Amino acid sequence: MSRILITSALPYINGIKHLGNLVGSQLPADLYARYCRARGHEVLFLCATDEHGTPAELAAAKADMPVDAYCSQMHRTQARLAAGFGLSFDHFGRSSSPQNHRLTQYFAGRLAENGYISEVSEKMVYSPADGRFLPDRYIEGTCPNCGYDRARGDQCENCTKQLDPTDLLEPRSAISGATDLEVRETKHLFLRQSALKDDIDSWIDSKADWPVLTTSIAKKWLHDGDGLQDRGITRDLDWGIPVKKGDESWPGMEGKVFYVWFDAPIEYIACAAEWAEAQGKDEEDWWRWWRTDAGAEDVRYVQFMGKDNVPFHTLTFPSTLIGSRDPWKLVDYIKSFNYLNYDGGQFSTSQGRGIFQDDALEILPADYWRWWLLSNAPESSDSEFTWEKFQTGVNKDLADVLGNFVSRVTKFCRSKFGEEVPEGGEITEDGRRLIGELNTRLATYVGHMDAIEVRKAAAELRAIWVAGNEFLQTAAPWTSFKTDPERAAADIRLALNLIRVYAVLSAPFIPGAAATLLEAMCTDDTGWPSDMEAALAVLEAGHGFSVPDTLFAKIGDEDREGWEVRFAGGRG
RNA sequence: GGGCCUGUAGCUCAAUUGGUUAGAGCAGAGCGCUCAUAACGCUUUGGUUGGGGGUUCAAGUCCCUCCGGGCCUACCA
Repeated sequence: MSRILITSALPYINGIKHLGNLVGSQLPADLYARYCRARGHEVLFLCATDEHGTPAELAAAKADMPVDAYCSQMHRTQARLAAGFGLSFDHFGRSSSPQNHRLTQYFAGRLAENGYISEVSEKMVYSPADGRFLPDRYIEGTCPNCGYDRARGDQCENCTKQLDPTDLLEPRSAISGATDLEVRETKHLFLRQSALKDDIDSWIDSKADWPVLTTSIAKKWLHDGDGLQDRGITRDLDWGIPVKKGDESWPGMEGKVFYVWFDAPIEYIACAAEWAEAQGKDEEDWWRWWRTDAGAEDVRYVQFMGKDNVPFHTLTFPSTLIGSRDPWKLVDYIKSFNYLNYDGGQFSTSQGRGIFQDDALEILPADYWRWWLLSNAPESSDSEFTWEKFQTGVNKDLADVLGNFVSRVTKFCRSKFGEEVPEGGEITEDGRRLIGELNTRLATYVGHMDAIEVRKAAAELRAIWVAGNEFLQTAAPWTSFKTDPERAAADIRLALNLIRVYAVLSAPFIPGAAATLLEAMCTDDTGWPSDMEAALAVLEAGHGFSVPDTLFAKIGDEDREGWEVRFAGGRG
């Protein structure tokens, strides 16, 4: 048994997330967390909402709410939806927590003490009408290159030319439309990543087992052009963590806050502190997960995220931790994902395009979504959701292969032997063959799960389900029952036990159905099988069970067509 | 412009990192079974691995080139 720290990328607070967000971080993280717990490891699985920054302010303004109240409300909504999808966080925290305020200010102070913070004066665009400095992308104007009149201050979407906000002709605020923009001088703190480049570089080089997607993005930023650049970590905003040097004020930085990408990863640590407090534990209880001088040297830390988050997790956050010169635990493995597209285009929160978490749970149980999304996770490249693929995938895998297996075994037993595990006979030759195959497949499944190869693990689990149907077909207890009932009893005893084993092996993917199966088999034995013959003898002759209701109802063509129409347009 | 990823059966993906005859699922065809959610099992059709060139005893895999798709490029997160 070992100790495994798992974090999922933090969902941003400005609305309900879509399925693309879910499959890229929280869902695979939950799969791995559930698997690790099932294998008997000690797991701390953390996630939180990422609440600071301009988009949160704008979303709150749109909802006509104070930003802190908006964030509290949206946090509760996201927590409810996460629970609905069965995400088994040990704690679902908030980047706006007091713990994160303290830690973020602490890290800034340590980095300053160690010479990794510089102060830089910049000229930024200020909008008197909005009463705020405007980020580049919130300034619109006419592109000097192509004449497009809705070019953004960072880039023209029409001709893709990269711009400086001062390049724009007739610039205006994208928030209010105000045109009385001025350029003002403002001072900001920069994290001196350039001074930590060699540390980061050799650390990345030591991670030969990481996915190419992860290391290639990191190396690109490390080596491209002039190498790793310093990064601004403060902003002229109201909503955020006030800039402080530990407990002390920071002269010249009054009224400024830390940039979200500085405080958000620190919330991974602060979230452990929130967890400890919520559990009535002490500082040492979470330090043993995060401080290598307090027990975390034997922790394996795994992060899950979409590819857009990789630079911050491979460069900025490690720079923060290393630059503190404290013994904080660094990540051991980063699992990154590509994007899930929706029916020929991207999921989009801002355009309301695709399927959102609340809608998804309204039309189908979480297991349907979990299974399809995980078994089609965008690991090697972007993947695509279509209703037709979703329908056939779910119907074949869950209803036909797994659900129908459970149904045929339990109903056959009930009609021939009654609702208890039948006695008599010895394991048959067909049974021996099944046990042999399952031992092989279990080893493959475990290998893929350990390596966090999500799609391959799902394919192997499906093959394990198929093996049950093959066994029934060859053993044909409905035939042997007529001439050799003891043989039929032995085969059905094995098949009933197989249902329990399926529940245990499948639980990380489909926890709801797994719980239903265990309940139907009247057992709470969730022991991970090490030897299949032993695992398939847990339910002994005479053990009662019940025939469960249809495990997975099929998605009909009418359902699919209705959803296709309903989710075709944006939802505003 | 620069960089990274990607292109394999009608569709979605594998292929132990250069090693026998490129494999699965879905879809299609045929057969079998009748316990079961019209479910299950078996067999089977289907490939010049995007095009071209090169290295090698051997290339889906390495190199060059062309074509297509995606992502990133530092103030959206």
